[in-house]
Amino acid sequence: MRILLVEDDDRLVAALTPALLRANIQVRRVSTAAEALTEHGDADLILLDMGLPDQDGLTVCRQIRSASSVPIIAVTARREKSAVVSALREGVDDYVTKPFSLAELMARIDAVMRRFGQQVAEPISDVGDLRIDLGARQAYLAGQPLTLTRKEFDLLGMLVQGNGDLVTREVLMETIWDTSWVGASRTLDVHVATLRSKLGRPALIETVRGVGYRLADVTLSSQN
Amino acid sequence: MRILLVEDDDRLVAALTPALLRANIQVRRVSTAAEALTEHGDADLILLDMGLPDQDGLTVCRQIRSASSVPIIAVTARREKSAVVSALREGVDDYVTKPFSLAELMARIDAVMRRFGQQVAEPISDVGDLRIDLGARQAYLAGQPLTLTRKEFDLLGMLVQGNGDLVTREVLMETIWDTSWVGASRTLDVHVATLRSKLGRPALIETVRGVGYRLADVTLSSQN
DNA sequence: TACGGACTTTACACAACCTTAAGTTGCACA
DNA sequence: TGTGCAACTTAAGGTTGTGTAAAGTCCGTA
Repeated sequence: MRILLVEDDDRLVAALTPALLRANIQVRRVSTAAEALTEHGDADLILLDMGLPDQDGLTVCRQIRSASSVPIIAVTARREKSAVVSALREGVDDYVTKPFSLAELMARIDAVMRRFGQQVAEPISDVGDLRIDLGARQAYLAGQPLTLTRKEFDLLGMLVQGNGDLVTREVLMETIWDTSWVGASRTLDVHVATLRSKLGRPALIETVRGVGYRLADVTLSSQN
Repeated sequence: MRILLVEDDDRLVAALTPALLRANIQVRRVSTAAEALTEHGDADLILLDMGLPDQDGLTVCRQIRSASSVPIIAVTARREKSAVVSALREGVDDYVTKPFSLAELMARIDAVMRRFGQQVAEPISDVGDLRIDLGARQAYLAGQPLTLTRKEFDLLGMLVQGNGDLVTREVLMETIWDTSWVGASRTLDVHVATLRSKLGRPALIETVRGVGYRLADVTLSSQN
């Protein structure tokens, strides 16, 4: 699948691109609204920065919509809540607010593509009687929906995507907290603790001392 | 697979190269940023020292990224935590902090290459009824998961990667303990002992008196 | 402006882990 | 078959990492 990245912030683009490529998504990047309007032809999804220097995001949005129904995810600065409402009116399908985590963006891309009948990746994972819907950012325990906060879900999502493999504290800090300051605070531990208690089955998240965490190998232990 | 080593420290290169070659990885080494930019053409992965004398690591990184999406692992000194964050933004896929163990580096190379859909080596090794999953940092004995500590798993991992070949005490001390002070303490012996007892089959780890250890050739002995 | 929820920080206890030390065993060579 | 050296064993500290409660901060909402 192909994404058109309309974004003038080089650093953001640089942060996003590898992750998208990794998810088997082709990326074409343009920095201006003018280019966006001519280049969106063969994209499956557009990630559109609403704060472009050369033109108002809403206008760009409207113009794209008049030519095509390609899904659009808007990227907005924290303040512009009102802009988001207008954007949704103009046919934007979803939006993310800066700063956002990679996990969040991927989840939203997944969700939007699913809505449009395409699929980026298998969005639902089951681990024992725990079901995680990465697209909807919703987890279920024995059929009952869980109310997880953003960080809690990010954390669970990372562990689920790790698929039983170890996920290091370092990686978790980098992807969820955007910092490599590991060991300086107990933040991660605290979130692991709350997540464990919400999941009801603390042993599901295994601690690998000095390294990180991983989901317990339920398939094995449950069969014995 | 081919790795471009961009590193000016001869001793580090000398320490790394044999291990990489052993893992069936071709190594090309350059010492300057300038060379890195012209030579990265056919590399499958770049190991990039961020503290090169001739140019800022971040800049090099950005320049490589602008030309190619080849995976990059940054090598940084302990202090430069903030540089790491910037580096990740510039599209670095992972990083290691000096000093690092060989085991750590190999794990990260594996992880990155796996993310990019390539595989360095089969991450799961079987030795008799012992299964070692280097990615998950998990070992199984007759299907049952073992709980190994960090040093124990590092040790087992080194021996497994040695593939039945002798692994010297010196190499073990250097890669797992980051010291070449061999013979000064019995630490290694103690860990070998606990590992042997956890593995249940002490003879699996053979002592080569005065030199080191190696995994017993189970394929032979188990068939008799 | 006050409230509430999400998130982070702090401080401390505890458990896991690692290392050291010292005595014992066992191999290799004369 | 004794001697010396290397490796093994065991248990006792010492160190480090993690869990957790509680207080604090931030931010959005009413």
